[in-house]
Amino acid sequence: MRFKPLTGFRDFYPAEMVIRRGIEAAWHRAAQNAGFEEFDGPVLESFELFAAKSGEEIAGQLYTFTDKGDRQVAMRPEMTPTLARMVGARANGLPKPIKWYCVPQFFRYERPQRGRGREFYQWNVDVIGSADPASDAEVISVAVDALKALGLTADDIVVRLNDRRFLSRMLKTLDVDEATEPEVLASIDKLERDPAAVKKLEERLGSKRAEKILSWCERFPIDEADELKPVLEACEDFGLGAFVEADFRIVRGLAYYTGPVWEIFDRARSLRAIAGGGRYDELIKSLGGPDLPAIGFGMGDVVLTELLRDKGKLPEDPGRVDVFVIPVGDEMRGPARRVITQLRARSLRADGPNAAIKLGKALKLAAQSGATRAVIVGPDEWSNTQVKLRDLNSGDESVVNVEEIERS
RNA sequence: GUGGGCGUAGCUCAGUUGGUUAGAGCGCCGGGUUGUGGUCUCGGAGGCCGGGGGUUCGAGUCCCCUCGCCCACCCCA
Repeated sequence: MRFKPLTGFRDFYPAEMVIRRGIEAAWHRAAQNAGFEEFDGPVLESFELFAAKSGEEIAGQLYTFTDKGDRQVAMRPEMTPTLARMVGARANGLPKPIKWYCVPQFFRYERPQRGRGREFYQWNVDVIGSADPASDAEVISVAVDALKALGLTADDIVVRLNDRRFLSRMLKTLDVDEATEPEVLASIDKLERDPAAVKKLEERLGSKRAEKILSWCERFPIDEADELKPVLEACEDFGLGAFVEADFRIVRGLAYYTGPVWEIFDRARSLRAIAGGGRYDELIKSLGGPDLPAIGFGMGDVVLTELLRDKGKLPEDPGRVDVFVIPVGDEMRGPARRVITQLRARSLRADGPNAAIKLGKALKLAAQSGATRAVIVGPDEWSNTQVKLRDLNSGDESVVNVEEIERS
């Protein structure tokens, strides 16, 4: 074959599509269960919309081109600017808090590796217009709900929670000034991956202060963390006690977070973060929207699929059809088509061979189709306007009217 | 952008010190006679051995270049 998908882009054959849809179904269900409404926006936006928020580094990872109207456009790499734009346009008319979610496809020109391509689907859940810590906990619970629905437990995953205000305040107690704070935060963020991060902290702050920070990372100073308490409390109420752990190493980039921040990891830490989010009270205004507090998270399909595969918990194939309808002899092919039509009209997934084949062969196809039952349309039964219903697992057969065939 | 690993059938891989017509398993297609499948059995299709150049009587195998893929770093909205 001459053509392959572009680097970092994926073909979804039916087997992969089953997985993706299974994950997406869990996302939709969890969000809707918590009263979130689905929205979406354009895949293509003006380049400036994204450039405004992001630095140069990020602009370099944008898929951009000039369209035929000479406009600089970009494929969306994230949802927040679009969300801010949409909320901004109707802010006065929307009841608060705004609880919205979406499952958009994103595009980022990056070097592909395990858990990361150049295109992916990401579940985004946001609450706009609530400053209450209960809302922070609620979005965490929505994220965990979806993962639980996919079969993951507190033995598999952990929500690591921190707070940007707490981080800043603790660093101030060490006399870390505002200018050096970003650097220090970046080092804390890297402590787990980069052995050099410790050294960097020591060089920047001296071994005494660095040690203090490392001790907080080792054992979270929960007694001093007033900023986190309301969120942790609400998490308990949402039944997240086994999932959530305060963790001083969670920083979440350097961007725009203003309060609680959190990431979900697999307990074994064999993968990058499954999800991440936090509070960003200033961002919407800075993007030209209304001055509303906001929180949200993103959960991508790529890492999650890897984890589910590792755990043997990939969504199961529901099969192509419910029943497979088989004519016995050529003269029964017409009646078989009518049976199929009746079944489909009643929303049973039904299929049959559109070819003259023998019964044995047709049953082989039935087994392959994923159907749990076969309907055999033979002259003997059809003369009484009946058919034979065969359970393909047990082999049990019974003669029934077509109307009696139910969804199993 | 930096570093490492790997390219043989749709998939997972074998292929001897360089030696005839490049193999296996799975998958796919077809047979194994009458209205009963999955197992089994027999057969079949499917390869520019990633591409180009070189060494050699002879290259999947050795050398060089190139392309592609994977992994880690960077970054992670």
